[in-house]
Amino acid sequence: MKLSEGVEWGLHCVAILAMLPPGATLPTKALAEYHDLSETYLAKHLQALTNARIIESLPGPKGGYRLQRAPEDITMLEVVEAIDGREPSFRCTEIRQRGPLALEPAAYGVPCPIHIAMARADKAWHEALRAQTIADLLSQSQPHAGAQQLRKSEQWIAGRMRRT
Amino acid sequence: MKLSEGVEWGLHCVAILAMLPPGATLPTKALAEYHDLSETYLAKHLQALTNARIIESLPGPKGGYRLQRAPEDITMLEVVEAIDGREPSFRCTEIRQRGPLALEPAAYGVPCPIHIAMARADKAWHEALRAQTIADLLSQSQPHAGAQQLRKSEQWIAGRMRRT
DNA sequence: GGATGAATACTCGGATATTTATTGTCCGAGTCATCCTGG
DNA sequence: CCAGGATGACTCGGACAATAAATATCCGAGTATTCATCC
Repeated sequence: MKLSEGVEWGLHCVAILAMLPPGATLPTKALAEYHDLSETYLAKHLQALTNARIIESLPGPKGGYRLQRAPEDITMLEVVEAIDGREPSFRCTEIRQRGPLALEPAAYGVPCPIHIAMARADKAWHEALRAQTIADLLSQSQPHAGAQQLRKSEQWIAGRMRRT
Repeated sequence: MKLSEGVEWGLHCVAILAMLPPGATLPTKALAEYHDLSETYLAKHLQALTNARIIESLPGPKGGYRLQRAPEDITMLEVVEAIDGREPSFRCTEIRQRGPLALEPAAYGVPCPIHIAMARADKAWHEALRAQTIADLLSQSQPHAGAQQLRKSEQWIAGRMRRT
C-alpha cells in the first residue's frame, strides 16, 4: 500500500501557493523549479488539483495557479484524494460469496467482519488527514525554517508571481 | 493508495485456519477451493505468511498449513503487513531540501510538517488494525452466518484437513 | 499621438510512450505414505 | 505373517512471464500581451 509520489509534490505546492498574497498566481514552471521537480509531470498533478476545485488556473501570459479557497478551508485529505484518488485502500471483493459453500446473495446482508475492520482503519486514516488543514501546515513550518529562510523564500516567490 | 488483493485472501485464509482443531492442517488446494481462488497465486501469499511466522507449513502428503500461534495472538495488522509489506504508505523524499532555496542538510533536523501529519495518519491506521485479532473476527462472523452454515463449513473443512 | 488590428509568446489541458509494481504461473526440492519383496 | 527398503505421489518453496498501474513526456487549444500600422 504505497501512496503516489505526486501526493508529496501536491501538498508542498499547495503549501507554497498558500504563501502567495490574495489573488496572485504562480505558474507551473516556478512551482517545479522551487523543489527541482519535473515540470511536465507536476503539471499533471496540478491539473488534478484543479479538477478537485482546490486550486484554479488562469491561462495566458501572466497566468498561473492560485488557491481557490482559504488555506484554513483546505484539508490535507482533500489534496491527497485529489491526486491519489478517492477509492478506499481495501476493496472487499466478497470472496466469501464464492466457492462451494456460497449461499444465495440475500444471505449476506451484513458486510463481513474483515471488511468492517478494514473500513474502520481507513476511516481513522481519513479523519487524521481531515483534521489537518494547509493553514496548520504553514503555522507548523514557520518555527522550523528560520525567519531568514522564510524571507528568502518569499523573495524568490515574489520574483516569479503574477499579481492580478 | 490501494492494498494488494492478496490481503483479502490472506485474512480469510487465516480465519479459516483458525477454525481448525489444534494441530490439524489444511493444504493450499483446500484453502483455494474454499473461496474459489487461484491455487498457485494463493500459494505465493501463504508463503509470505509463513515467512512472517503467522502460519507454518508441513511438507509431504498429509501436510499443509496451520496457525503458528493462537488466534488471539494474531492481529490483522500482522497479516496485512506480511502480505502487503511493512513500508509506510507515505515516503517523504525531502523535496524541501532540493531546489534553489535548499539549505545545508544540517538545517533540516526536524521532519517537515507534511511528513509528520502523514505519519500520524499512518499510525492511526496501524493502531486500528493492531487492535483487531483473528479471534475477534471469528467471534464477529459467528452471528452473521447461521449455525447451519457454520456446521456446513466445518464439515467441508473436516473432510479435507489432516490431523497430526 | 492615439487607437486598432494582427502577430506572438506564454499559459494550461488532455492524449500519448515508458518504466515499475502487481498479478499470475510454472517447475524443482523435499517428505511422508504406500507397496513390494524377502526373511 | 512381519520387517525392511525402494518407489511413488503429494506437499511446499522459490524462480520465471503477463498484465495493470504509475510515471514521465509531448503536442495542441486558448489567452493576454506586444508591436506595428493606420487614422
